[in-house]
Amino acid sequence: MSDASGGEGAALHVEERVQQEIRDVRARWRTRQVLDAAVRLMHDGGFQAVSMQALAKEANVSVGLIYTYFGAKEDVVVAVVLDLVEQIRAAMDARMSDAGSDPVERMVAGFGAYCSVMDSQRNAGLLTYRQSGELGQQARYRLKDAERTTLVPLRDAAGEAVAAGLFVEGADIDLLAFDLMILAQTWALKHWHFPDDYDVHRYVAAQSAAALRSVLAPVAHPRYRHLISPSVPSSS
Amino acid sequence: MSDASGGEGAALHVEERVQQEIRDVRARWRTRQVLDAAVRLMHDGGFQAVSMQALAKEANVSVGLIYTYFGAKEDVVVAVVLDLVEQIRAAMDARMSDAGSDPVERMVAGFGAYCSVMDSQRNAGLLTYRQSGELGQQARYRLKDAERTTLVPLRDAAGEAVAAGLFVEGADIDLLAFDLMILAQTWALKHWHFPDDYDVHRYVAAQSAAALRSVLAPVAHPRYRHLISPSVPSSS
Amino acid sequence: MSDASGGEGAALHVEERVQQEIRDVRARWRTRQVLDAAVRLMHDGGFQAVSMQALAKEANVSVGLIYTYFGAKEDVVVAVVLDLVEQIRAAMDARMSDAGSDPVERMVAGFGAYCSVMDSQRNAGLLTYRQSGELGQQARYRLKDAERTTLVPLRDAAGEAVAAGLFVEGADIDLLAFDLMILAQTWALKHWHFPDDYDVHRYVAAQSAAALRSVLAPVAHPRYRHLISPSVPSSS
Amino acid sequence: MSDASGGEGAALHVEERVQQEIRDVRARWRTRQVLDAAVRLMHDGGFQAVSMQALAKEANVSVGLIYTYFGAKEDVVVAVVLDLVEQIRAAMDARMSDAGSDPVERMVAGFGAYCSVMDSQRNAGLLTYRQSGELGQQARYRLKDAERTTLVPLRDAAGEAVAAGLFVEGADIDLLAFDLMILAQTWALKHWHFPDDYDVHRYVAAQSAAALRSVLAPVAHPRYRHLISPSVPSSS
DNA sequence: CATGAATGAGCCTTCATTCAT
DNA sequence: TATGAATGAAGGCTCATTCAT
Repeated sequence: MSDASGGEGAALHVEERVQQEIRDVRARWRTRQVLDAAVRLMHDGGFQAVSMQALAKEANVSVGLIYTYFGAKEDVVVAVVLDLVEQIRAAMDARMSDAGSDPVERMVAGFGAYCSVMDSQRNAGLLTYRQSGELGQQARYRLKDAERTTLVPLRDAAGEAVAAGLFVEGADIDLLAFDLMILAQTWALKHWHFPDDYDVHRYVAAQSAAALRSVLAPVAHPRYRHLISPSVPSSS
Repeated sequence: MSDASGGEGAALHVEERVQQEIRDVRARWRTRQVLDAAVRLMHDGGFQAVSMQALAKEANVSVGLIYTYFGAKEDVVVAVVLDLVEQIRAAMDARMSDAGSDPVERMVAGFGAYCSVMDSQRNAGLLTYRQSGELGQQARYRLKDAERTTLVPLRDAAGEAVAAGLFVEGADIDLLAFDLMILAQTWALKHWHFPDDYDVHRYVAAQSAAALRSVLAPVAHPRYRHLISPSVPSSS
Repeated sequence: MSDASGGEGAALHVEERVQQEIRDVRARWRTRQVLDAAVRLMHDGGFQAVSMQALAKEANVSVGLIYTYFGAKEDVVVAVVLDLVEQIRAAMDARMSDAGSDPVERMVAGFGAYCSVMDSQRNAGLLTYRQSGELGQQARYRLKDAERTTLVPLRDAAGEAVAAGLFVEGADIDLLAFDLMILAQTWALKHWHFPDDYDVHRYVAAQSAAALRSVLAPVAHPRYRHLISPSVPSSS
Repeated sequence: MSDASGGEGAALHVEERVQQEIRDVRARWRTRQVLDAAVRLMHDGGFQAVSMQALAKEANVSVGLIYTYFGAKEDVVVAVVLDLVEQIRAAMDARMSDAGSDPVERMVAGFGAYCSVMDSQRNAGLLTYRQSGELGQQARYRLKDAERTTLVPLRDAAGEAVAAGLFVEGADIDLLAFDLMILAQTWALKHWHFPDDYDVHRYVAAQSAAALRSVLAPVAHPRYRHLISPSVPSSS
């Protein structure tokens, strides 16, 4: 475009790309700073209990900067939830791959991963439930769509199990996947219902066993005894 | 002001009692006015989206009056939730009595009742989830206690079922009752996950069947075929 | 409406009316408080230079109260201008009546009244010019309409003068009325163009004379010599 | 970087001058860029409605650069107005020269030029009125001085007309020039008072005629019939 | 010269709560 | 009891200005 020598043009081009990259990195860093601060502050009280001023302070940035990276408070909420969903998706992917090819094992691994993330990100988990009402229609739709994507891996595994004849005929795999998702999210919301020594692992084991007993074909029972029999102790 | 005459002492006494009764009735009436208005307004946006001014207007009372009957906004939230819990308790009582003496039937009836109330009181139902974070510790404990009471009828019925040998050995009835409660509440929160033609009755049938298949002893299966077989249609 | 004795009903009715009247009086008092404070503060700097906090302080009321009587900041601006227009209208009415039936005298009296109000309400006068751009379309239309009403008395008097054959044939009375309005408003905005000893009366005399010389029919000149001849001193 | 060679001293000197010139040109170009953008953005809403960020974007420069060429936002406003005044002065100069030596013709030409510029630069014209209040004392004085300079050509022409015996004795030429200036500015501010088909040319003709009728000596009437008689149509 | 990320004071507005009537 | 005018702290958001690169 300029009549400068090729070398210079290329140099400029490179510099521009570098600048762009720097901007990108910084943007990601800032975004994470804010998101992490948000999760930390949401510990007690929903998001509307967190003022942008407080968020800025916790994130060690100025109020104005948050508005540079997120357009409005609502967008921060949405970003937090989408971030959580992404973590869930990643954790499920990883653990389900590790679980090998057995669809039932994979499904249980996915559920376990879901619960683990919810356990470590309780604050963020609450958001999905608490804030949805305060958001605009659009934001609500985005969150719903995101939630739906966390359903897919579980349903897929369940579908494979059905195809492999491991589930009883007529098992409602959509409902199964839905219930598993709900129960995973529930851990973050309602763990106080359980005794203090009840941890997420016992929860996963107990819920997995209950769910499998509901859908596992009789012939498959022996094969998954380790998943359904480990006597889940009464909680109280 | 009154034309009371003679037997002044007695008359006054009577009048006092009458006055007292009037006060009580009025208080209940006012309380209900406010509570109903609150539920109506909470329809879109959590409770913090409803100002006391708006609440007063919707309830056709003055702002000050709300503060006479409820000490603070928080107390209104608590009252709304407690009111919902009371409705749930009443509905479960009624439907479980109607269901006769069979513990399994009673449990399913209780679950159905829970879901029905949540279906008709979606707004209030959301409150339990949405607002809990914004309340003080004390209020939170009161709500948790209240929620726990809705668990009792389900667990009792489940306990009877175990005693009657209707459930598989080692069935975790605490977890069962917990899950039923969660799934009932879930209907209010997440019904948008289901197709439009999916109503609360299908939901109750499908979830009941899934739950029973998980815990019902093999010998009891034939007896409750109507509850577990009604082909639960795939949702979507 | 109630079955109480007529006396009581009437008493209540009266009390209600009294309450209503008290409210009205208070509202007017508050409104004036705020309006006056607004005019005072607008002295230097347009309206957007006045914060609602500062306005509240100057008016000795709370910020919230302003929002009770005016819905938004914009409404305060509009009210200030409408108030000014009302004062202009009233002053013109009064002075034009006093001026008798001669249309030319009436027109000049109206112009003088307009200038007098603008002189005593310079701050408010500036508003019309300064703020219009910051307002919403609707508000802008309301202000324009209001301004147009101040034109009417001048044009009417001019019309009568034409009918009485006092003006030259083909005099553009619309333009005349417009120019008089503009020049009246101009006094508030641009009086700094004139020497310090130039006051509003000299301004009125000079502008009236100039305007009349432009439109007065030759035959009418002698009759209005006192209005057109008083040697308008050069404003160095 | 440069391939300059030999005569190093001289070359550098030349280069320096060239550099300086480049800097100047760039500075003027940048300044104009910003000023034009400012006028464009001020179209709706005063200047305070335009943020420096928006201005930078519209001008295709960075925010910082604006602060390099103008010290503060206020200075941009001042520059815009001074720029407008300069345009007015230039247009008046040009058109008054074209008008020949007749002082009356020159005055009317000057007024027409003033109006034309105000017509094409309505946005900037509003600034003079709208923003003055928001500026510091100093800036205000600078603007007032600038405005006064636009008065001079009109007053000079009027003075010549008096000297030539074209105006009635005792005509207040200061007031005449003042009124012409005001009425020219008024076109930008209040043209909405006129019918849609009323354009700036009709406005100039009508106002010129009215003004001349006020000051023209009877003997001069025939000579300027084309300026005062062209029946000014009633506007409405 | 030029950039634009970053700052933070300050703005308009809302709303829980009080209190004189 | 009941009212609703009044308060004022606090919240979300903007934008003039600075400064490291």
